[in-house]
Amino acid sequence: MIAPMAARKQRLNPRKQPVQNRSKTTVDTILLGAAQVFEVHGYAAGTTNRIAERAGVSIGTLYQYFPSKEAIAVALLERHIADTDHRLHEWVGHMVVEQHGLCDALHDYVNGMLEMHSKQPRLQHILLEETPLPENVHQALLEAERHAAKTVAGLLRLYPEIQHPCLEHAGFMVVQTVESLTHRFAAHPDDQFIPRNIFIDEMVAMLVAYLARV
Amino acid sequence: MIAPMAARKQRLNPRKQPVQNRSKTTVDTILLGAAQVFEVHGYAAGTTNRIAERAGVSIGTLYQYFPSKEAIAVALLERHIADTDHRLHEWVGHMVVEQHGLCDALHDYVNGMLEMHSKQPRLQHILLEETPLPENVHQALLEAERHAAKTVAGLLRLYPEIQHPCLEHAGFMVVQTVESLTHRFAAHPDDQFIPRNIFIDEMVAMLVAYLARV
Amino acid sequence: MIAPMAARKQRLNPRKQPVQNRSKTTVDTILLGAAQVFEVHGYAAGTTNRIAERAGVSIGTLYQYFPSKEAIAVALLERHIADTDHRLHEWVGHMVVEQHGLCDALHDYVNGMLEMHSKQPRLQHILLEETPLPENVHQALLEAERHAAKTVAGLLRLYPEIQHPCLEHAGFMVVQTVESLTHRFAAHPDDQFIPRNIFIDEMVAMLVAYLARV
Amino acid sequence: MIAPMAARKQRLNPRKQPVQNRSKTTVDTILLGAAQVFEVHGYAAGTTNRIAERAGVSIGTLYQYFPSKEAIAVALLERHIADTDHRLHEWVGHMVVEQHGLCDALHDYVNGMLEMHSKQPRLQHILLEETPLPENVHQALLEAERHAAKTVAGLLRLYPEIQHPCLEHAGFMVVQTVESLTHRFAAHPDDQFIPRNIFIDEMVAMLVAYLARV
DNA sequence: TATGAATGAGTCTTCATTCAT
DNA sequence: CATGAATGAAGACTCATTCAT
Repeated sequence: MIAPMAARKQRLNPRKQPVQNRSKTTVDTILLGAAQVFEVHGYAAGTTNRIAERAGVSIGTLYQYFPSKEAIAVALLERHIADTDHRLHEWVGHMVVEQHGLCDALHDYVNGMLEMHSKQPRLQHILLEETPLPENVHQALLEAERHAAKTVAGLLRLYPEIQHPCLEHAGFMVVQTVESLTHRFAAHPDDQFIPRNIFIDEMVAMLVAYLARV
Repeated sequence: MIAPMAARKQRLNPRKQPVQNRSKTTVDTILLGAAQVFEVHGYAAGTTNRIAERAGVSIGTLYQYFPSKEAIAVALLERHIADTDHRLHEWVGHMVVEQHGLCDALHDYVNGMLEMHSKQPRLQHILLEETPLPENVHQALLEAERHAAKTVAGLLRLYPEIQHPCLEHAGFMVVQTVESLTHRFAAHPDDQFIPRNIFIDEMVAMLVAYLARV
Repeated sequence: MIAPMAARKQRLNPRKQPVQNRSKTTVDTILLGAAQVFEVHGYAAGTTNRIAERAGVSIGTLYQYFPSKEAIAVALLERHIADTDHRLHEWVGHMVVEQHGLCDALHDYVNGMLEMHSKQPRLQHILLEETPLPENVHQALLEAERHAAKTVAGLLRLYPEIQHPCLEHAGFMVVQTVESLTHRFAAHPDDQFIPRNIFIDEMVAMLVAYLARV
Repeated sequence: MIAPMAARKQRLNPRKQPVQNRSKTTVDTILLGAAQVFEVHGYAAGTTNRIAERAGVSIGTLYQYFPSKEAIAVALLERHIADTDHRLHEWVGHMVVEQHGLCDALHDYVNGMLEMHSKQPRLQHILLEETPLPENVHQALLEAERHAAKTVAGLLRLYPEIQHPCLEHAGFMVVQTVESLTHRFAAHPDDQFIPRNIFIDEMVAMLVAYLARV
C-alpha cells in the first residue's frame, strides 16, 4: 500500500490550545496515554488523572495542551479518521496502479482494516459511541464515511465484472460491511469457532459475490 | 413469527439478591426504567438515582432488588440476549413451517433485527461496550452467538440452492453481518445517503449472493 | 423594636432543591457553617468542604440541600436582606407607636444596625461584593434598598421639624449613610480613636442636622 | 488641587524582592495590569497569569518582581493609600490657599473622591476586603485613616462657623462618611433613584449641617 | 534577566451505596 | 419491605509557583 493523498483537512478540535507542532512530543505522549487508558477503561472511567499518569506528565501539563477531557477524545478520533482515510487512499492508489483482480483487491482491503482495528479494538468504538461528541465532529464523521463510500465506488468502476446497478450504494455497503464486521471480529475474536484467515476469506467471498453476482 | 423455544437458561447474575419471581413487577419496573435511562444517558451517566426515579421506586428499593448498578446492566443484557434468542427461534420456526424462499426468509430476518435495534439503538451498545461486564457474561455472550450461528446453519440446510461448503461458517457470517450492519445503521442512520429499505435490500442481496453464489 | 410586617417575599434562590421546612435543621446548620466560614475566609477561599466540615455534615449532604456554592451565598444574602428588612419595619412600627423624638428614633435605628453588623462584620460585604451574584439577586437588592429608602421616608413624614424638600432623597441618604458608616465601623472599629458610643452619637447628630437644618 | 506633601513612607511590602527603582517600568506595568485584572475579575479570579498577560510580560518576569500574588495586591493598596493621601493633601493645600467657603470646599472634596472611586469602583474594595492582608498592612491602613482625620481636622479649624466641640472627631466623621458613601455609590450607582449630582449635593448638605449646626 | 513549560495541591461537584427509621 | 437522608471517595479542572534554558 503506497500512494497516500492530501486528505481533506478539517480541524475538529479548534479550541484554545492550537495543539501545534512545537512540543509535539508532549501532545503525542498524552494522546498515546489517552489511547491506552481509554482502550482499557472506556471513556467515562478513563480519568484525566490516569491519562496524565500513563503519559508520564502531570495533570497540569495535560490541561496545558488540551482544554478538556472531551478535547482529548476528539483529537484521538481526528487521528483515527485521518488514519482510516489515509489507509483507504493508499489502498485505492495501490489498486489503481497494480491492477489486481477484485478478489485480491478486497482481500487486501479487508486485511488492512482488520489489522488496523486489531491494534486497539475497543478504542474506535469508545470514541464513536461512548464519547459525547460535539455536533461538528459527528458531521465530520458522516462526511468521512460518505467520502469513503464514494472513493470505493470510484475504484469499483474499474472492475467491469461488477454488476451492481448503483456503485455508490455498493461502495457504501462495502465500507460499512468491512468496517463493522472487521471491528466486531477485532473486538471479540472467536478463534475457536472461526479462525481469522477464514473469517477474512468469508468476508471477501461475500463482498465479491455481492458485487459480481450474476 | 411464532414458535419460540426453550432458551438455554444461564443465570448471568448469581449475586447476593436472588432476583426471584416474588415481586416480579418491581424488578420489571426497575429494568424498564434502567433501559430508558441507559438509552438516554449512557451507562456512566445513567445514575442509579435516575433509574429509581424513572422506575417510580426509591433508591433503597432499587438496592433491595439489585446489589449494584452493574447487576442491573447485566440483567438487562441477559434479557437482551434472551430476546434476541427468542426472536431468532421464532423466525427459524416460522421459516421451517412456511417454506419461504431464501431471499424472503433473509429479508424477514434482517427486517426483524433492524426493527429490534431501532427501538433502542444505543442500549445494546451501551450494555455491550460501555458496561464493565464480568467475564462469565462475556462467555455467555460468545456462547449465545455460537448458538445463533448453529441455529441459522440448521435453517440454511433446508435450502438446497445454498452452495456454501461449510454451513456453520456461513451461519456465523450471516449472524455477524446482520448483527453488526443492522446495529450500525440503527445507531447512525444516514438516510440522506441510503434509505432504510434500500439498505435492507442491499444487505439481503449480499447475503443471498454470498450463500447461493455459483 | 416590635411590630414586624409581612415582608415582600421574593424567592431569590428558586433552584432544584426547594430548601423547605422539613429537615430545616440541616439547612440551618449548613447556612450557619457557611456564614462562619465566609466570615473568616471570604467567598473564594470559603470552600464548600470547609463549610460542610464546619457545619458538621458531609460534603454530600451539603449538596443535597444546595445545588452549588453560589446558592449558599444567595441563601445567606436572602436571609440578610430579610433580616434587615424585618429590623427596619420593626423599628418603623415601633417609632410610629411610641412617638419618640427624631433624635431618639435615629439613635435607636443606628444602634440597631450597628449591633446587627457587629455580629458578622465581614459577611455582608462578602456577600454583596465578593460573591458573583446572578442578575435577579442584584435587582432584588436594589429593590430592597429603594424600599428601605421609601419606608424611612414614610417615617420622616411624621416629624414636622424636618425641613428637607424631598423626603425620598432624605430617606435614601439616611439609609445609605447608616448602612455604610455602620458597616465600616463594624468591620474596622477604631476604638482607640473614637469609641463606639461617641461614633453613634456623631452619626445621629449628623443625620439630625441634615434632616432638620434650618 | 495642588500642593502634595511628603507622605509618611511606610514600606508595606518588605518581602524578598526589594521592589526597587531599577526597572521601575516593569513594576509599573505589572501593577497597572494587576489593577485592571483585579478590577474586572476580583482578587481570587485575578490569576497571576492573566496579570502577566495583561501587563505584556511573562509569568516568570512577574515573579521576578513580586514574590507572590499577595505582594502585588499589597503594592497596589500601598499605591492607593498614597494616592488618597496625596489627593487629600492637595485638596487641603488648595483650600488653605484659596479660602473657599466650607460648602464649596466640601463639594470639591466629595467630588474628587467620587471621581477617584468611579474610575475603578471595585478595586479598592477588592484590595481591602477580598485580599487576605498581613496585619501590618491593616495597621498602616488604620494609621492612614487617623492621619486623614487629623488633616481634615486641621483644615476645619480654619472655618469659624464650625460649632463642633471636637474637631478630631468631626474630621474622622467627615473622612469616614465621604469614604464610605462615595465608595458605595461608585460601586452600585442607582441613578434611577438618585442622580449623581444630587447625591453629591445631599452629601455636602449633610456634612455642612453636621459641622455648622447651631 | 526573561521566558513559559511543567507542576500538583486544592477546588467544586457527582453519585454509588448504606442504614436508621 | 420501603424509604430517602447521609456519606465520602473520586473526578474534571484551576492556578500559584518553580526552574531549566
